[in-house]
Amino acid sequence: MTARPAAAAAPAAAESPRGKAAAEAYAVLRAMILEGELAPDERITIDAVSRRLEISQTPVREALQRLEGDNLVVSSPGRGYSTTPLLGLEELRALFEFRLLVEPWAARSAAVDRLANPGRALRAELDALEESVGADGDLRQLLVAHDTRFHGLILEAAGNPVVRHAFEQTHCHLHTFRLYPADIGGDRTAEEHAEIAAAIWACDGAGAEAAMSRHIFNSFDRFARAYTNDGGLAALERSSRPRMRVAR
Amino acid sequence: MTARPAAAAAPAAAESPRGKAAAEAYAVLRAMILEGELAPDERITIDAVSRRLEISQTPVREALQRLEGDNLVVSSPGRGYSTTPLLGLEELRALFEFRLLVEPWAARSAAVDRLANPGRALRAELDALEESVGADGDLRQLLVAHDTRFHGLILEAAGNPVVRHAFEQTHCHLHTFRLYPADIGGDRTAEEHAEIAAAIWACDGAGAEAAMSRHIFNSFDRFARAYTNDGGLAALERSSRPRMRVAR
DNA sequence: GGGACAAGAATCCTATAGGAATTGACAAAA
DNA sequence: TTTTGTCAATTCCTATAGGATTCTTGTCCC
Repeated sequence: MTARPAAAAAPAAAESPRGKAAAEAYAVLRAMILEGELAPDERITIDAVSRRLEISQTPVREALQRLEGDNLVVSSPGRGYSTTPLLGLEELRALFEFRLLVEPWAARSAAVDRLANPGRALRAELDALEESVGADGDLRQLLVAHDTRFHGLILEAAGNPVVRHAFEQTHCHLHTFRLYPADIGGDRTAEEHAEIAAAIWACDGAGAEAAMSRHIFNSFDRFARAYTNDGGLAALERSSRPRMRVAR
Repeated sequence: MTARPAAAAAPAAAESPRGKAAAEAYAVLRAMILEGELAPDERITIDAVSRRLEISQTPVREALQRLEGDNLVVSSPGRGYSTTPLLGLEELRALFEFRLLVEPWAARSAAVDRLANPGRALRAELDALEESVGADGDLRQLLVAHDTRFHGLILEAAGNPVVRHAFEQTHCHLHTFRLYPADIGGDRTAEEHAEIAAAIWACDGAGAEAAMSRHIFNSFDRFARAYTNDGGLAALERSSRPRMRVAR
């Protein structure tokens, strides 16, 4: 398993410019968590990462602290770092309730503002998704990347950096993706995204708000149904066997 | 200036237990920013802090990275750390728009939930404020502390940790306090708080939501009025002369 | 056979040193 | 008078070492 090329980042061999080691460790660890190479609730040893990246322990510590600020790892003082555990049903409820507070408002704001209207970018994003589906690559990862970009475009167009930052801090797509690696209702998701994009493109504020609300309701319904049926057990089973150690 | 006792934290002389230096540096720096000893947009040199606290530079770096995650300092790579600059009118608008999204919902949720109803705690908080007003101490700081606790109680009672965390990350009270150190409408604030507390205590969800919305509207109106009249100039003038260096 | 204690190993956290880059000033030329 | 080039000082970032704490493993006793 250690010999796997791990297409995450560069091998980091003959480059040690000033002020870059910490950023590299941050990028690599973040990518590893996003790609699922680091299972939820898995220990992260500092010197293992430092040996793997061939850098010292100090930049690794800095990267882990930044990741802790992003709620991607947790640190028990004196016991080291671990990736954040999986979300339970209650936390999933809380996450979607927050999205229900923020995103319908963002959709309405984006639709009302005619200069910053993201309708064209949303349409391009949907076309790109339809084109890339059926090609090579992991379908789940494709869907999550599309979902992140789609909702990120709407939040960006809403024009409120505070709301956007708060939304990004939750990493809702990442958490739901870690919970349910299976494709859940990808077709329905695309349809609902198309409805939202159409309402925004038509500058229909009320329609965009309603479409986004419906989308979040339905999305939570899909996730919760999968969780209570078999998702919870499957996630538990997966978390019991770590998929890949970080090094050695 | 260096001889001022600085009642922020312990002198940190004869204590160096494992795993505490970083936490101490974090607490001291955070308190200094909250108390205004560090002006907005002021440079923070690492070794100055390390000499002042008589610890090494490594825990100071860790504390600064945590503060960066809290949006209290910003770091230019290769150029060091600074406290976050003052908010402009546009950012103040964004901040209050976010509060308008979150807090009325929180007030309604807190009022509807009869078990977690914070009415008694809110009443106690208001009584404590009325009692401490007129006593010694800084009035501004007293008001900000009360405001933070009051809104924090409501967010806590809403029972959504995601929303609560997102709200706390904005540090809205801290930023507005840094913008306007003068007491602005303290009496009106207390009155509006009393209305919110009464509605929540009566389990009146719609009333609590409306009262909170009015409160945020009025609060933004007060701040914006002060900003456009003289606050902006006063804040600019203050930021041009640093109030106190961190050491030496 | 099961449980408890102890020793060893592993790991984390802090301290210190050194290299590299940026900032500011001063002088010279256009 | 303005601009530019060089130099020095300060400061940041990384690397390495050591002390303190926790986890694991082996052995002994009940």
